[in-house]
Amino acid sequence: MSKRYKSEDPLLLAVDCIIFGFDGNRLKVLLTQRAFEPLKGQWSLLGGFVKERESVSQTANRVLYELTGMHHIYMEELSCFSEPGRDPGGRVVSVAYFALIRTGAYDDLFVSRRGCQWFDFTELPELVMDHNEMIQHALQKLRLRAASHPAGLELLPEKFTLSQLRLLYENIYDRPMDKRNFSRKVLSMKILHKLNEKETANSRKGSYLYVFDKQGYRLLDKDSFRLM
Amino acid sequence: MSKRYKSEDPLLLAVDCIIFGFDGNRLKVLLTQRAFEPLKGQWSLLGGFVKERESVSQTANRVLYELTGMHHIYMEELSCFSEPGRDPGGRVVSVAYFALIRTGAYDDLFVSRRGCQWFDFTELPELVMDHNEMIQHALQKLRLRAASHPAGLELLPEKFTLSQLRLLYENIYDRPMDKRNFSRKVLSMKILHKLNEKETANSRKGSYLYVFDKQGYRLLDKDSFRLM
DNA sequence: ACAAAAGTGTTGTCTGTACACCCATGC
DNA sequence: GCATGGGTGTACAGACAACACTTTTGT
Repeated sequence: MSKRYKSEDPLLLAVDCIIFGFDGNRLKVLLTQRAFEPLKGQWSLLGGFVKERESVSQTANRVLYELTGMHHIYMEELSCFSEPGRDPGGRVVSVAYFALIRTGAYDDLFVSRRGCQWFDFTELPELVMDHNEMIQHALQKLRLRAASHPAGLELLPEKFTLSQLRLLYENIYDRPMDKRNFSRKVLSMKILHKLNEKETANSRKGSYLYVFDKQGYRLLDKDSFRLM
Repeated sequence: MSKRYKSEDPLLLAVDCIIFGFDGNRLKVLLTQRAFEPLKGQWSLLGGFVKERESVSQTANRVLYELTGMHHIYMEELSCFSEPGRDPGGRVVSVAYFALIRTGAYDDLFVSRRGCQWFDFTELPELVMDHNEMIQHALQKLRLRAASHPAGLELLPEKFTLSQLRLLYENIYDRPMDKRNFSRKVLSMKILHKLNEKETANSRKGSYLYVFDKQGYRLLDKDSFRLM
């Protein structure tokens, strides 16, 4: 493992993923029941160990791929959790990652495997080790990101209504937002493209669907982007 | 090391510190010449390995204490650098930390030890491994932090003038700032206390010294704090 | 008297926020 | 015809950016 640094202390490095999803109504977190000892059967984030020939982000991608079959999931490193003794199974430092995925198409797939389940993030169970703390950090980071990026677009389906987007932001920030002001602000950024299609599932009148405008996003001045 | 996870791959975990300082004129980074093989003698960030019974932040604090004799240095985790092969000495994942310290009193101490030296952050030498990249990340993070915290106060001496504070921010953001607007904004936050003392080193007229007002800072609404 | 940095106010523009009514449709 | 969510505009307040002259004092 180490050619030179023979007198140093080796340890195991793991990745734990806080996976956020949005079911159109509430912000959710995907949890699993640990499949191995110690703490087998308890609720836990999804994770895995970093292998010899793998970067930490590759580990995170692998863990998510093994679970969801999806590549190219949006992911971001949060921070290390490294208290000695945090893992009863040994000296393990864990790097927390947060990930944003579109639910819906994949929902069944998840739930059918390994006891995975979506939890409303206001009603989380007790998790193993420091995983509850990781989720709190992740929520802070999600708020930061959503303020300066159109984070909704990673959580929503390809076509979505402004109400859905607003509802998502209300969930993330846990406060109501004025729909007129919200629409005006989002639309003024010119990163959405209005379709000639309406979503009629939630209202009699029907509301217009939008898609993310990648071109408009590229032209946007990222530094002055501030949605919240 | 590991009681349970016997089939996983162990590795070494290290911490590298990006140490920012401000000499009253330019923003600086502290570098050292590596004292051991491999890459001995080349310019490098200050770092150390995480020990068996140590959290990552404890390692960062230890590294800084061994070098500076200072405790309670402001520090923040940046991110992991984990490409396999990044360190020719073995499989080492490094956690980058950035730290803000007051130069001046400690300057001589640093420089006299182990070939440490302050570098203007616009004139950095070629560093070992991915350390140049770490510094670029650190600068981004410093800008983020300075926008939402009075970051100057960790880099400046206890008593300072508004010109010094503004000069620091101009360095961090690499752009000129209007002194009237800057003063008004900083003073409106009520986190500075004006002294009846003047600093006359830099001007004939002399400029008032200020100290950080901890009380005012506690009362401040942190969410609406936005200096940049 | 002059050079060098300190200190100080006003104005116009922009951004954010609060707020209420009509519209289209399915039942 | 009525209930439901969708869509739209205005007005006020606060924040921000641009801008220039006077003060102090060491030489």
